[in-house]
Amino acid sequence: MPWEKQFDKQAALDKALQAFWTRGYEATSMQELVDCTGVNRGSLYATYGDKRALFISALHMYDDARRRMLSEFEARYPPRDAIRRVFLSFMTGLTEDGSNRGCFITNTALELAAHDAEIRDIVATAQQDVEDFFKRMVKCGKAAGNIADHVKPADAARGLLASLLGFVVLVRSRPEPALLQGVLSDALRRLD
Amino acid sequence: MPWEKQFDKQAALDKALQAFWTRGYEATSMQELVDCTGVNRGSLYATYGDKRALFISALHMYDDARRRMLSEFEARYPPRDAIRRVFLSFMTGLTEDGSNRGCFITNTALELAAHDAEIRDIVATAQQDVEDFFKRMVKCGKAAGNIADHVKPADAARGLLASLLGFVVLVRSRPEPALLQGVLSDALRRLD
DNA sequence: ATTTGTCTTGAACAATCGTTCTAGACTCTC
DNA sequence: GAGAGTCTAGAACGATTGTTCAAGACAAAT
Repeated sequence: MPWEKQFDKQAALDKALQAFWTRGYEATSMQELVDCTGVNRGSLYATYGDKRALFISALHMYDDARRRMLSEFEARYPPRDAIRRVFLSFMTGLTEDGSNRGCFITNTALELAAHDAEIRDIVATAQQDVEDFFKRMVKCGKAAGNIADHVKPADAARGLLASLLGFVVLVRSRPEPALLQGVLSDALRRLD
Repeated sequence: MPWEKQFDKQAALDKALQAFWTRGYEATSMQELVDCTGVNRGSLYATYGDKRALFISALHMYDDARRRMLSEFEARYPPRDAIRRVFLSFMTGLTEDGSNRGCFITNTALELAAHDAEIRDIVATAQQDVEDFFKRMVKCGKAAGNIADHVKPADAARGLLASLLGFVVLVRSRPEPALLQGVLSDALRRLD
């Protein structure tokens, strides 16, 4: 029974995730992944498979974190605040180190979803999941009384999803705080 | 004064645009561009410069078409309808040949804008231009009486821009007509 | 008809791509 | 300590990347 793996699989995968998130799939070479993970070429292939498989693993890791985030927001905050915090969560990466990476899933949606069925499924499921989250929050907010009665949860949820996707596009391409704040305010105005 | 160019520069550039639009910058090789334009490697370089310069030329060509489209909508249609038609214009490529390419500028926003200042400027200007278009349309619609009085043009325009960007993300990643129609209806509900 | 100068052509460039393979290093079991 | 088996290390694979170059093809000017 010889020898465990010498590197932290999760930590290495997270490093790879950061690289893919920052530069995208095509623009990130295996050499860069070897460098940034600190894991040798052979070990990378032995552990995760080829580049595409490594990317999908990273995408799943990101998606799991997203799922946990939504659960936490749903449990901790009143519905309207939970919705607002989802938007804000994509702005935090903005000030951390100056790099504007936006949402990894949305970046992937535009780069790969159109040509890769498996990736499209992951992206679509994540988007649907966010939409469902919004729908639950709107319903819940209406019950609590701080979201207007005339708002239809299903319609508002779809609209909020689109606003969120547009928001993360702007985070990556035009990260001006005033613009992002304006978009967020207008998106939430839907609930009044 | 010897010899004009033997191929149609505009036609070749349009072919290149289609390729970049479909697959993105990194995933489109010079070999593919040679094949799909029908123009020889050397001529491609002599005419447009390197790959990045060719891409930027294609981006400008697309951006000019977008600008003409907005002008036409602004001249021909009542404001609310003009706004709606901007959204719909990104759905047409959907049914034409089944390929869902979305918006070339938005695809580029996520792939390259974060790491290339010149491209970021083109993208940002285009986004600003659409926002300004929306603002004019909202103002105009309020004056005409078919957009509600309480709507603030600047805020609504930013919100519409985000909704549009989200819309085109969905066109490329989850092109279900019902979903897109729902997003569009909800975006326009802002104006009631 | 020769010259002139741009255009086209396709081979060729070095560099990098994703991937594989062969040694050697190491930890465990017997 | 010998053997077994998985891990690491880095060279090496052929293919493809973006780009350049030298030679030939062509239309206009002399």
